[in-house]
Amino acid sequence: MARRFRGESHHKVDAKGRVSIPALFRRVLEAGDPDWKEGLRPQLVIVYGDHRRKFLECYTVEAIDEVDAKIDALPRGSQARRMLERLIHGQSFPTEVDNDGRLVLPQKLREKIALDKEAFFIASGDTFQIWQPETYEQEELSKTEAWLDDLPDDFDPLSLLDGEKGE
Amino acid sequence: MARRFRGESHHKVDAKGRVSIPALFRRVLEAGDPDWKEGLRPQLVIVYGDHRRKFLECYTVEAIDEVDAKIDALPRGSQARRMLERLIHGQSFPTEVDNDGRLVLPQKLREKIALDKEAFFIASGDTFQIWQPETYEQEELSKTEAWLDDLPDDFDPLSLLDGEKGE
DNA sequence: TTGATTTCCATGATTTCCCATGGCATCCCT
DNA sequence: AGGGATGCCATGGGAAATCATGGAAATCAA
Repeated sequence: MARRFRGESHHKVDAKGRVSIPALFRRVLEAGDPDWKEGLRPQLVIVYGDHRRKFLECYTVEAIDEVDAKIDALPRGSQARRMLERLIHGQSFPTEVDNDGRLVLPQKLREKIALDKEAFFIASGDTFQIWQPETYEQEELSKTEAWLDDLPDDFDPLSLLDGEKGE
Repeated sequence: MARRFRGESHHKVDAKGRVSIPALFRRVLEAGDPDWKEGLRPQLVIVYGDHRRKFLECYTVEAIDEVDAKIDALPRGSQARRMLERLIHGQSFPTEVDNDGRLVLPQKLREKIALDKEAFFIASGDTFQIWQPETYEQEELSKTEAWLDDLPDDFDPLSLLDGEKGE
């Protein structure tokens, strides 16, 4: 129920790298942390990935556990596994929501996505992403626009649900 | 679920071979040492392996116990067992985190991976690795790059996880 | 003794913790 | 329906604790 992130919003980032997490997202993080109880701080994992990734992806504990389990299932020593261990275990940052409902993004992460005074949050299934607002507009919105433009005016995106996979 | 190492970072190595361990890794080492209590020094095992291995792999007590148990389960006198005993029991170095959160790497280990003034730490499942920064970039990063470059531009490495649909 | 460890202390830079504010939205009472 | 009272939310600031690092003193080894 509270299991999926939904919505988008903008928040200030202060000099210490603190950002409020959208209140609704907090509820999902709490629900997605098996150890969380009222009064505790929900844990989460921020995956920042390699240099070409321009946003931070935030996982609930449950979501990252699922990913970890899948990595563990890959053959030890395989290229795919090594790759993923590097991306998911190495290029990530475990943290928690502070008592004021905020996240602290270390300098390194802020620099990586060129985050300055403002951050854009957007839900994405069982994770949510943090973008530098302009980057999001340029990279993502325009991509979506372009994609939609190629389709008939009356195209209903929901039709993708039935049958073949979109890319 | 056992606590996992996560993240990557660089640290100075001084003339005596002392290196700070990333604070988050320290927490995992503490949690992974059954005998550890507040005020004590978490134990760990550094496996350096044969000459072709260019990094040091660090195990929590629990993680190395697991490996040892598996080795013990192999037929006594088998080739596999002898090899593993040599690599894991022989070519390894048990040590502990000092009171300032540092590790002391003996000359021999530093030389083995050509460690000089700086070390690169990266999490990898339930162990973490210590690299000489340049070696890491050349040996590992470039491999990753080459691999990613062979894939479609918009390829998401996470798709490797889904042989089937989980959840 | 001499070089190498190991222990202990020092310090600047973060990072964390705790408290404070103003803005909304909701609840509630009469 | 009016008008607090209440409570959550987003944000900011200062104090306190932690971290990474360097160096000196103490201990060891042979």
